[in-house]
Amino acid sequence: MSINFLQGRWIYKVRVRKGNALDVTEQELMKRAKEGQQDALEQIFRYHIDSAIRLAYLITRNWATAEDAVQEAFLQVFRSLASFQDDRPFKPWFTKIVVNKAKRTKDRLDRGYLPYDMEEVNPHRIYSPEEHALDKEGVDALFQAINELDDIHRLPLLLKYVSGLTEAEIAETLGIPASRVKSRLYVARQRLKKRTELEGGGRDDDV
DNA sequence: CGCTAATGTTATCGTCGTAT
DNA sequence: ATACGACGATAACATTAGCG
Repeated sequence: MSINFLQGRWIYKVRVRKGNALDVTEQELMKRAKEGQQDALEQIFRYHIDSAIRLAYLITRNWATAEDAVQEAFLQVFRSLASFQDDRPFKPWFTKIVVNKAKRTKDRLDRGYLPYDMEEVNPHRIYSPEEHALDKEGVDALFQAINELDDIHRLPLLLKYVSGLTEAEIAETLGIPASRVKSRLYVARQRLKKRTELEGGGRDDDV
């Protein structure tokens, strides 16, 4: 079976055509993908790629390796198509794969197997609609504060506000009870609020 | 407008680390 | 050994948003 649209730097070709709304459900597209319709899978990828890269970046803190992690995640999706249950939502399943790939990549970064450039220029700096509501300085300060959270509290926050997962989907993605997700989100928000208040002189940033 | 699901907040309890 | 505080998990309740 050919996977030519996944080869080379396809990821960039997909990105420039981003933003297409899906006109059929993801379950339907996954069903078609399982039947061998590559354009169905590509349509799903195109729909999710930006949020996937942003999520991977916020885990790895490195754009180049975020891209690698997402590309690996897409390959993993392709390899695992057969194991995907048709009645399950695609996004939590896919997000779980992205998180795992990004974590693995981050481990390699932390161990020094990969170069770590915190000052790199972001080649994918596309603010989400929410980000447009804030000035760049505010967004950077917010991401800085998020980055300083521990993984336990940061991940649920990223999955909710970057990937747009519901609490139930986050629970499924992370394999923890929904009540724990709720608690971690609350604690994370409290810490962010505290930090942004400290840094912003009491400015009331909504999270 | 009322119902329901999703989300946010709070109180309480358990666990773990640390100081004495 | 134990008292204490910090922190996280859980459950219950409150609030909000979406929908018919």
